[in-house]
Amino acid sequence: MFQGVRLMSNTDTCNDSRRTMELDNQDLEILKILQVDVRTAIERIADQVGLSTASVQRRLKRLRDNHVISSDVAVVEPKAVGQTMTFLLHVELDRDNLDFLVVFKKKMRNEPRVQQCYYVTGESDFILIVTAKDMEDFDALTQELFFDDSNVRRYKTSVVMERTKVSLALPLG
Amino acid sequence: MFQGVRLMSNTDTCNDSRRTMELDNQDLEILKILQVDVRTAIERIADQVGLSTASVQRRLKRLRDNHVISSDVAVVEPKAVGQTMTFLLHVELDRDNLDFLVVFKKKMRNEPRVQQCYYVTGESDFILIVTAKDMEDFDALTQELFFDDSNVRRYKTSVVMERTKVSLALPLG
DNA sequence: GGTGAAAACGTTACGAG
DNA sequence: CTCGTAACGTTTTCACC
Repeated sequence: MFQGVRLMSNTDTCNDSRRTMELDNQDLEILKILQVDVRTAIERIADQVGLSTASVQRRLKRLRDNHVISSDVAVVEPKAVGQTMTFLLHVELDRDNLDFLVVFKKKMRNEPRVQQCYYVTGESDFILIVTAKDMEDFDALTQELFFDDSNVRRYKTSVVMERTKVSLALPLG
Repeated sequence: MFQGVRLMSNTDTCNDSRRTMELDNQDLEILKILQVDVRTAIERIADQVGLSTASVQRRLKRLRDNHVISSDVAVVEPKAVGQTMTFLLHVELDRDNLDFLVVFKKKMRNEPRVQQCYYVTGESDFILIVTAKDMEDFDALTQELFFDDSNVRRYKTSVVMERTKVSLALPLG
C-alpha cells in the first residue's frame, strides 16, 4: 500500500496557488495602502489608485488567493496587555542535527512569547524576539525553552530598551 | 529662549488617550481573534465571545481609541514582491551621544528596507531586521546607512536562512 | 449590555473595450 | 483578459431599550 507523500515531478505544475504572480504598479499601490491600514475602504483605495471599486476588489481577491497578502492582523500594543518587556536572544544549538532543528523550530512556533524566530548564519543558529510580562515570566520562558530537555548549547540575552521601529511592512515599488 | 523639550511634571496627566485601560477576558478574547485575522466578521467574534455584535463593536472602538490595538495591517509575503533576502544586523554606534542616537533612529524609521529596529543592551547598540531584493540592494543599503556621513563604529551582518516564525502577535490571557 | 432599523460597505453579474 | 456600472447581499453602525 502506498503511504508516502505524493511528490511532484519537474514537469508538474505546483498547483498550490503560491506561484509567483505578476504585480503591476496598481497592485503595488494597493499593497502600500493596506500594509499601513487594512481597514481602508475599498472606495478610498479605488480613488487613490485610479480604479473602480470592483477592480480593486478583484485585485484584492487575487492578492489574497495567491498569498501575496499572507494575512491581515490587528497589531496589539504590548504594554496595553501587560507584556512590558521585550528581549532579543541569540541561541546556539548543540548539534546541527536535522531532527533537533525541526524540534526546536516547532517549539518556537508553539510558544506565544516567541514572536519571531530567525535561523541565521554566523555564530548563533537562531535569533529570537521574545516578549514577557516581567523578569519572572522571562526566566520561566528560558527555563522551558532552553533547560528542560533541550539541545541548546548556549544562549545570550539582550534586553530591548526601545522598540524603535517594529513593523512587517516591506518596500514596494 | 526656551528651546528644550517641554516635560510633564509628575502631577500632569498624560492626556494622549494612551493611559492604561482595564481589559476583561472578553476584550482579550476579541484581541486574540483579531491578532490572527482582523477581517473576522464582528458577528462571528460575537458568537465566539458570547456577546452581541453591538457590544463587540463598542469594545472594538474602545480598544482602537485607547491604542490597545495600535494598527491593522495586511502582511505581505516578501518573496511575492521581490524582497528575497532578509538580514539581521548588529550595529554599534561611535558614541552614546544623544543627538547621534536621535539621528540614527530617525534614519531607521525612514528607511523602508529596515523593517524593525531595536535599541538593546549588550555589545551592540541596535539590532536591525532588514529586507532586500538581492545582495546588490543590500550593499547599497549598508552603504547608505553606515558609510555616508554616519556615526556607526561597526556592524555585523547575519543572513537569515529561514524566517521560522515572523509575527507581531502577543500572548493574551 | 441587547435589539433592530438605517447606512455603509463589500461583492458579483453584466456588458464594453 | 481587465475594466466600469449598477444592482445585490452582507456587515457595520447607531439610536433606543
